[in-house]
Amino acid sequence: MTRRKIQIKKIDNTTARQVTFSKRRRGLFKKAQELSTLCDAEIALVVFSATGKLFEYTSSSVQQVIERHGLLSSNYDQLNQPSLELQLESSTSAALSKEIAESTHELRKLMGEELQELNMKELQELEKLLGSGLRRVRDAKGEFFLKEITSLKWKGSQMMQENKRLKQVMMANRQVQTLELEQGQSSEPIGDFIHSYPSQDHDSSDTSLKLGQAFPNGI
Amino acid sequence: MTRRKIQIKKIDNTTARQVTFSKRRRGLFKKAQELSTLCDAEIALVVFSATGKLFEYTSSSVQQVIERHGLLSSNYDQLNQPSLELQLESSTSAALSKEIAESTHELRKLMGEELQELNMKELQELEKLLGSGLRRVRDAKGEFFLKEITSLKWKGSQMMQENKRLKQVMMANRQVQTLELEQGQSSEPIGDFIHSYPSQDHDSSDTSLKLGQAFPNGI
DNA sequence: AACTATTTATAAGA
DNA sequence: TTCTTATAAATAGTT
Repeated sequence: MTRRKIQIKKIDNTTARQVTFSKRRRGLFKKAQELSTLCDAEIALVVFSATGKLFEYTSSSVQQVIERHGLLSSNYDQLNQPSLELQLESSTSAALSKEIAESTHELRKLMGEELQELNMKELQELEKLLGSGLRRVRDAKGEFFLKEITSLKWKGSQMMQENKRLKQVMMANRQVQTLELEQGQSSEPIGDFIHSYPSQDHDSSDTSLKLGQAFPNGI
Repeated sequence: MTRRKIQIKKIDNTTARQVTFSKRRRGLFKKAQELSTLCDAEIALVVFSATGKLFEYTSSSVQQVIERHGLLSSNYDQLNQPSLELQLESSTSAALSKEIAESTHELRKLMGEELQELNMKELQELEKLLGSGLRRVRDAKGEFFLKEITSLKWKGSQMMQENKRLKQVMMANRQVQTLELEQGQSSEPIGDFIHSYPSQDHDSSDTSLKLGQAFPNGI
């Protein structure tokens, strides 16, 4: 807004749009960093250009998190570069350009959803920490995993019970066998096979925990 | 800046800092929205004040995601309000204020980490979609859940095998029993009990899948 | 919350 | 891209 005032609507001319994007992006990031410094605010700013290039700013404490993860930060710079494909975009065929544009669009959509999920989770976390009762918003991905885990645990306890029943039947069989063959001792203890498989108690989740401790790192 | 140029460092005076925060925050959000509109860029901007209040801007396509989730968006406005605790902060005791401040600080740290996780995931997603080979960065949370699921599946298959062994021993017992009592027929079919539990095949994961289909919604 | 003197940001042009 | 510059916009200090 200087040699003339402009309307805030999409700039038609591609070149002019890219120039404006560069200038204004720099201005925006500068303002973000100033606000963060002046007012001790936590800021995260993510910008995708129309060509799918990523730019981001996060205030200091967030950057410290990056630095703490040495391994991550080493990949960070590389990742922050545009992909080779994007760097070469101007020299590719129209078909490939179109393909890349579609990928980019798909990606931006995906990220929008991810960002939204994150925001919801953050709000949920905020409410939890500050003691408010609003917890209805769910993290869809977390819910999916939890469902899977719950389902697997349920299946596990079912099998545990089946094992228990099988062993009871086996014990009964042995007793019947013993009775039929030797005519006596209904209270006789069990045998080698049973000793190699500890008996189950009523709390299947507790048993599941023990199994978990036996394999703390999964696979 | 205007009546005078200022240094970009934290403003000491609390009141002045809050006023500046308000003014500059508005300016920053306006600039973000202008950049998004003018240059067709995707923008996500999240700002936390020093008191833990949340402000955010996300460009149009992201907002569409919000609106698509009708249930989420209805809670959204409520969640976007500061917590009752924060609204009342000025009238609370010094001790409670301190407690809230600590919660807020903890939260902001947490969110910094979450934001970083998200950024890493986004970058990973970007690289995946555009075909680059950089996939070393992992989503810690997703990995945790996957580990849990893998571990549970492993435990499940272990129990499945135990069941199988138990049944084999039972069948053997029955055959021994039958032989001892009646002296014959080793190929006799099994019985009521076995029929109520389908026999296991070698592919325990396949069996696990069947169980999953029996309880598609978990609990 | 409003005002306004200045500083900053930036659109158009080179 | 980068620089220049005329002008619009943002905002620090004040009321």
